[in-house]
Amino acid sequence: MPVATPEKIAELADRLFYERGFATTSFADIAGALGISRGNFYHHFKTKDAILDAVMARRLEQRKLWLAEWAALGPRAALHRFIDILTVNEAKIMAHGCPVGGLCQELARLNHAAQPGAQAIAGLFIDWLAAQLVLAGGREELARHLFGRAQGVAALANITGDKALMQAEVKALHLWLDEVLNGE
Amino acid sequence: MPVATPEKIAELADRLFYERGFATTSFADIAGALGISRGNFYHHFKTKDAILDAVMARRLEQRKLWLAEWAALGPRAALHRFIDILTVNEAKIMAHGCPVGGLCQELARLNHAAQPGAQAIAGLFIDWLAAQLVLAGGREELARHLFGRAQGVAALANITGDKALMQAEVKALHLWLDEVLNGE
DNA sequence: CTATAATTAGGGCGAACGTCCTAGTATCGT
DNA sequence: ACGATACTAGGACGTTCGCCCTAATTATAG
Repeated sequence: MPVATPEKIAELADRLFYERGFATTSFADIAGALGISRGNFYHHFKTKDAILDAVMARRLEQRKLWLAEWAALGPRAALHRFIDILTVNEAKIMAHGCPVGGLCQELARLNHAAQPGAQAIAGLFIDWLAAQLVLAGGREELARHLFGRAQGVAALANITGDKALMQAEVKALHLWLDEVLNGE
Repeated sequence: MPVATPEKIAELADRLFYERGFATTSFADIAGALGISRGNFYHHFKTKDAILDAVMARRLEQRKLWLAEWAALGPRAALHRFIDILTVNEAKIMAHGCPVGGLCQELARLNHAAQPGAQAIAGLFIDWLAAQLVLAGGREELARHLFGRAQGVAALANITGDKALMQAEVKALHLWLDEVLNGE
């Protein structure tokens, strides 16, 4: 008798949406992986879009926690810690890309109503980066650049599957950050 | 009586796969958009994967043509012209992302057999960039970095939908290229 | 202990999917 | 003119999709 709370369902859906994409993950996939029936599933989430909303809300809250933790390190270390998501999630990113950028891209292609929600998660990072940059004495406009660079490294890792390349790119990003923070 | 050559079909499938994704574009979508019947369709392509193969072969050849044209400008201008794909295809990239990176990511998520083919298109660009960089007096290792940067700009444009930001990022990439080519 | 609610399982709906097939209609070499 | 080949149309297949429903089972409250 498997326990299927909405949280458990959202947690698994989060993983599957990331690994296999939203459109190509079915009710049956999630229910099957959880060991519950589709009927049970339907009791907790009426529509697939409702699951997506729950997953996005979940991701948003999780990212907020991360950002708060990192901010406690002080702005400079926080910014470096952001870059290190790429290192920490190395294997996953090489296999499935960036969860934030990937969802944005997929929802854009689907013309999905939840697209703004996905963009909001990216916006959360960008705003946080801007705030940390200001605290660290840098220009806040660099936030979007830094975010884009990280997206690029993720894409590159996913495309080439080259671990050493990914590590080199991360290193280069750290160096770049130190440069712009130290003034030139 | 619509004319449906394999080339016409591949051309339209190319566009639809880019705009809406491979998995979420159906036989019926392509046939309907072309104004032909599914039976006719099947006569030219037995399976959906066969269409994907044709689309990827088409893209590969088209990109080879582009790269050859750009190479004729001389290495330095060629590298700048590569960066300007982002400008030339601005609207499309903001709406649907990078066709190369997007396909790679989708096929990776689907664990699709054609994944290496998509990666080969990216590899074509990277190898070409490496060759042009050497000709321009730069380090060939920068090729993958430059490609990744371009991927990042495309992702950023797709996520934020900010045209001015995209233009600024492109400008920054041009400046970076001039810097690394002029030595430091 | 019992009535009410929450949870579970699983069948079934209509639609759409990729694929296959057959039957007409051009096209073309001879 | 005719037989063969290419093309086109569209129906039908089995499956899976998201979604809905009912019937059991479990938990909860009075």
